[in-house]
Amino acid sequence: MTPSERLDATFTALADPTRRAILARLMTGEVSVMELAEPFAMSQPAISKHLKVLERAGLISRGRDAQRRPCRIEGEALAEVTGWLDEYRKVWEGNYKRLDALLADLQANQGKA
Amino acid sequence: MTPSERLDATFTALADPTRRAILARLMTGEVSVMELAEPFAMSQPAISKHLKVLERAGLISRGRDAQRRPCRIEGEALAEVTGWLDEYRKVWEGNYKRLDALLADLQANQGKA
DNA sequence: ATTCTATATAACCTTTCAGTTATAGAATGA
DNA sequence: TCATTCTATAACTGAAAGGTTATATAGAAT
Repeated sequence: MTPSERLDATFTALADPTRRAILARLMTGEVSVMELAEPFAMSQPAISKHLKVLERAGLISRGRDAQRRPCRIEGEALAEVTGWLDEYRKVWEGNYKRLDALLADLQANQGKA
Repeated sequence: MTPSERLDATFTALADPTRRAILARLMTGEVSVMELAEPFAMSQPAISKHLKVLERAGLISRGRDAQRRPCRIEGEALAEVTGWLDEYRKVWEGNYKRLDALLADLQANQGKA
């Protein structure tokens, strides 16, 4: 996967509320598929599909415990999107500061031009 | 829109390489629709649709300059997703540190158990 | 061996998405 | 007014997303 494809996969994975809820659940530690499916009004295969999307994005990984395939959160993918977002945040915060300075300037000189 | 719906909209908007490229272009300042469309092998209506998705997510806003509708980046939406991501990063970095400590501990006591 | 549990896969359906072309509308300029 | 430029909308298409049920597979337990 190219970096762009990785961002596609990660943002796509995060764009669904069920998948974000799954990640929230996994913050408490490893959870099996059945346990993950339980709180949702959704079939087990649906959850398995969501897990596949999350795994493809590198947001989770799976282990093996007898028949169970416990899921755990994987942070690298989040680090990548966070890095991407930081670029934009820098620019925006930069603009914000420039705007701030402009407004302060206007206020300081009000009526004088 | 609920907070969850806002996250849906923002992550969905960021999940497309064309839209990310548009945002990258907008980092240099305001750009009109035609100017935005130019580098892409894509029709103008396609770009207008992408802009609508970005606008709906609050990632850009539009102005008015004669017939032109210049786009500019809007940072609030990014701030929201960044905040969301930070929660997960905290947990992951926490796990990472715990794992680190565990490994250090194992190494310090190697062969002694 | 058989059966039970946990998970994955297949086949299908419906809705959404990303693109197209053609056209409409809004502001400018001759 | 009429033509030109910039942008938006409508109607369509093909592909992908998100769900379903039914079934297959892997491992455990009886």
